[in-house]
Amino acid sequence: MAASIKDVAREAGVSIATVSRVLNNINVVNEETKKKVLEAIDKLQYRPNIVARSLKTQKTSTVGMIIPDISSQFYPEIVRGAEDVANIYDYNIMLCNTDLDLEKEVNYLRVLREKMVDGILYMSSSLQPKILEFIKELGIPMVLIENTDKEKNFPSVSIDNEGAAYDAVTYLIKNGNKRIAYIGKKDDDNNITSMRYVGYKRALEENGINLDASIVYSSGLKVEDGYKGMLRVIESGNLDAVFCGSDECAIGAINALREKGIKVPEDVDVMGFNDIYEASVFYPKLTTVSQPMYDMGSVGMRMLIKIINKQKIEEKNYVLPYQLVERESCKK
Amino acid sequence: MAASIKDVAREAGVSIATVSRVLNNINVVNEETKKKVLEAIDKLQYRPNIVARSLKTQKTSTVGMIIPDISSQFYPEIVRGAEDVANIYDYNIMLCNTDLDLEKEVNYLRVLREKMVDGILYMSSSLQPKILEFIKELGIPMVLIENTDKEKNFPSVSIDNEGAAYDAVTYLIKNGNKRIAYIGKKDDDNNITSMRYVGYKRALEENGINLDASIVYSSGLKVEDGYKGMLRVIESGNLDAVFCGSDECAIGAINALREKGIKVPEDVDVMGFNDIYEASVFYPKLTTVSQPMYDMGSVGMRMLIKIINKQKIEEKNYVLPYQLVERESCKK
DNA sequence: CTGAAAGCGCTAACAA
DNA sequence: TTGTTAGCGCTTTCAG
Repeated sequence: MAASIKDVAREAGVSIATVSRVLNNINVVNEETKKKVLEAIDKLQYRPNIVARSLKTQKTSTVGMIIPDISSQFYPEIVRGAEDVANIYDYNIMLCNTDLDLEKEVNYLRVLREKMVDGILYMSSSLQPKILEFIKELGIPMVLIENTDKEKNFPSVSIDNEGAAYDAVTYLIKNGNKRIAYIGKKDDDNNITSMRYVGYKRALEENGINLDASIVYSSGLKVEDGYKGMLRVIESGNLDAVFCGSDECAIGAINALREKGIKVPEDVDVMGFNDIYEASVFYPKLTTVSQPMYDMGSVGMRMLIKIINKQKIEEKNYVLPYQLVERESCKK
Repeated sequence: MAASIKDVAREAGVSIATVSRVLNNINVVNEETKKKVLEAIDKLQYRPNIVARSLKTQKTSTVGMIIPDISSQFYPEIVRGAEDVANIYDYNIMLCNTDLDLEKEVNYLRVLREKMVDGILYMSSSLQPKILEFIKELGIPMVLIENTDKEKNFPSVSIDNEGAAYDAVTYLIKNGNKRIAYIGKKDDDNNITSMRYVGYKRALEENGINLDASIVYSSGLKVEDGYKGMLRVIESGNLDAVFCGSDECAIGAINALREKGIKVPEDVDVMGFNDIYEASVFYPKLTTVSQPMYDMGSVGMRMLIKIINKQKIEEKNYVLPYQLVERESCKK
């Protein structure tokens, strides 16, 4: 067993209270004794046991991150952003993959409480009211990333998905496109990405373009969804452009178009969403709406830590700026 | 404060020991009393405090994962594989991003010990002897993923990088290619990816092809490394194929070739390594060596958990199978 | 400035 | 079958 505070106390010839004091930089411990303690610590290679400390202080300096799937393309960078600021404040991260599965989420939430995490960063494109209720009961500080609850009960950091989609589609229209397809989520009230459809609709409306349901494909957000959706949409005749609910979708869509001998962007413009890593590396490079993933993670974590430490937060619901990044999948 | 074991004991009219027994399914607690306890637990919504338990049992049911960077394309799936099996055995994961920075690694290792993790999954393409030494001193069960220490002191799970590279280059040669460039790491003894260069060399040799240093580019493994390397290598005249140390490299290389009006695979074959997600989605889809990322994570975690629980492991150094996946970036 | 002692919530002898 | 009790390693009053 590693050395404990007792061993250090014995070695230094002081009480454990004194050792604890130097450990925590409390009061003005006499320089002499402090030195003795430090020497003992050094000699014994002592390191405090944080579990014991946590039991006493009721703080673990660890926060849970609940995410749908780390192996998707969207979340790793958020996690990274969060970890980087956690690291600054000496917090650690416990990672929980839920696959958006309610049961898993509840389970993890329970475990996180049992393990006494100080706070939770909760990511879910699809917020179930039940979960929110459950979290509230848990009484653990939490901030939502990527999404916001309708009642704005919880602190959050996200972007304006509706506005971003609106801007993106407006861009497409300004580019001379009229017949613009939509491939992505819609009409799922719990799912934030459905807001992109709302933005799409509004852009069309405000520009006097009639929505044609035959070129709207309601789907998931993966590559194969984009692929399938595109194939389906093509059947409804010629197109000027496609607005996709995600970059993965856009990639799938472009692959489908390519198979059909349709060129991007020469024949049709394709717009993605999120600006995941592939977007800048795919051929053609995706024109897309950039979500500040890293920043969402880092400001989310910063906010959470403030809440944990009962500091005031400047804003409860951060809406981070998005950016339309023009690359190669749309004509300029 | 949430209910503690005391509250439950009081509510059920038994001792805390009894409560603890039903909690841990120990002995044959009388059915009657068990029922009473269970009711009390239910009524008070009691959940055990795992931190307290950990202090007593010296086990936390959490393991640390030390990885270079979760936001790179390689690690998320490993983490996912690890998490999935951790979940089965009721372990949680503490995530640590090190950027391959020695100081950060040491720091995290320390914290992990202070937080009493039961084990560590350590990933690093570049194993520093110092770190290994440090870990040994820590005395925490650890398994290496993606890499192996030369002395085979630590349990590990990886693939045969040299053999895989050999196979890949041999494939290129069988395909009729003679002038085959290499873009990737070489001569870094600590870095496992350097072994790909060794395999490259051997394949050339065994097929009677002279190694031409002017088409070997020693570099990092990122997209821009591949891009730069390709540009450089092209200057040395015509090429039949390029073997890249990573898929990112290959993507960068292909982008460079495309800019020069050189077609892949019509004019030159490009082979990647790893089979990250982009490989199957990029245009052209990458022919590459597939590392079983998810499996490396899951068998690594399974092995670690066995070690933690003092069970025998069948094999100390797992060498998982790789696979050459033929797609579009090489002629067939 | 320092020490004694209580206690965080739990497990595990040991007794009964 | 159940209860009592001694810690796990630390922080934090409260005295001195």
